Amino acid sequence: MELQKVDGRKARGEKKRRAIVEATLRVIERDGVSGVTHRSVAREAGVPTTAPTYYFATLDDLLIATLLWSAEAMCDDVLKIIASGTAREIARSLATAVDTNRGRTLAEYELYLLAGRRPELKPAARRWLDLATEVARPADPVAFRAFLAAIDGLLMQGLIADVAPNEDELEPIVSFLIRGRDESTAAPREE
Amino acid sequence: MELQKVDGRKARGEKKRRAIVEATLRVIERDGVSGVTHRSVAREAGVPTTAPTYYFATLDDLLIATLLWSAEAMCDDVLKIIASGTAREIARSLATAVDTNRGRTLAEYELYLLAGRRPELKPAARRWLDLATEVARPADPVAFRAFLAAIDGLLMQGLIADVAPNEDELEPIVSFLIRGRDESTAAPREE
DNA sequence: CAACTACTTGAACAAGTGTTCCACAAGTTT
DNA sequence: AAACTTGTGGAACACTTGTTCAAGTAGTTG
Repeated sequence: MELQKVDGRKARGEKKRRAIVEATLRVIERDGVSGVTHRSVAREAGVPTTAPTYYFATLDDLLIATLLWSAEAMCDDVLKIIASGTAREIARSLATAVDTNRGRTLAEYELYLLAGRRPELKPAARRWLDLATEVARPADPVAFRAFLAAIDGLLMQGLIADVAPNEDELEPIVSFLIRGRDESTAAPREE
Repeated sequence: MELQKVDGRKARGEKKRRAIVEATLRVIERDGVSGVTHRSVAREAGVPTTAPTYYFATLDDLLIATLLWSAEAMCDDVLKIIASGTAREIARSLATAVDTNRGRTLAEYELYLLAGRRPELKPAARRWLDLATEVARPADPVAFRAFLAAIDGLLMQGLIADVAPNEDELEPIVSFLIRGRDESTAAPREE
């Protein structure tokens, strides 16, 4: 049981595997899921055409691995903001998501839609919702669900706007949505 | 200027053109945008492979035509409900959209995402939002934008839920969202 | 009937696809 | 050093793709 000494080949293999996944995510951000092919990914990652096939049995597996990994990474970012953020902080994050991180946000919603057709992706797509609900322990579950739904809507609508909405534009909307949140938790229960 | 007599050939042509568009929409509902090829559409429509190419210069044109047409059709349905519906009616429509009309709703959101990458589709994707705002003449624009955003979010999240949310589950959320609407318009301004 | 236009359709092409195969290099163990 | 496992990567295969082409039919007009 020597946990110290790992096979150098496997170590490099895992590294390359991750590099391929990261390259795939970049391709998705740039060209969408439909732009993902063994060859486009290999080119992006700077590896031979057969490398993706070696590490992932099928193209679908590569896609799924990428989206699971992407969702995981996204979760952390989102949660911090939602759980403890003020309306302005949330609005700023949303504005960034549809502007600077536009490609990434688009990719994220391609996951949603893909999950709509592939049940095995559903848990990953739903993860941030479940976590958010768990972390926030909302006093008013109905208002909180409305809030979470509106976040998705604001992001999607921000993606198809002629000019992406900015922080100042989003702030009042976010304020409206979390209106009930802090009021209701004025006397927080410690259980 | 004989507007009466139309070329019988052109008439049939237009009919076939529309049949191809409808077949394309069915393919999107079933297999997603990525499932759309000249051949799959032709098979679905029961026409030879070259028919789609004859009527649409390129596959992209076919896709765009289909999505424009789909968005148009969707608009009418949605508007009636939003503008004059009660919370329960809206909740019922949403529940239907993620259950019975699941495929159609998925297709609609693929338009959204496609519009995110193809500016020429943005107006079509945004159409229902603009129309809804115009028709509703909301007293509280902020609350209304939150409401519209939440609709998108509820639909998308409904698509990735393990079991699609039903009418009763959605009703309180919709109620929460339109809470301010009717109160604010108690004294409607006629200008 | 002849000229013209609009539509029809099968064959074919080049390009790109996912995937397999296999000879080989490199690292690990005995 | 021999046997093994793991990773590498070029060549190739069968297949699907978007699109073109040319020969054809049918409807319209003069």
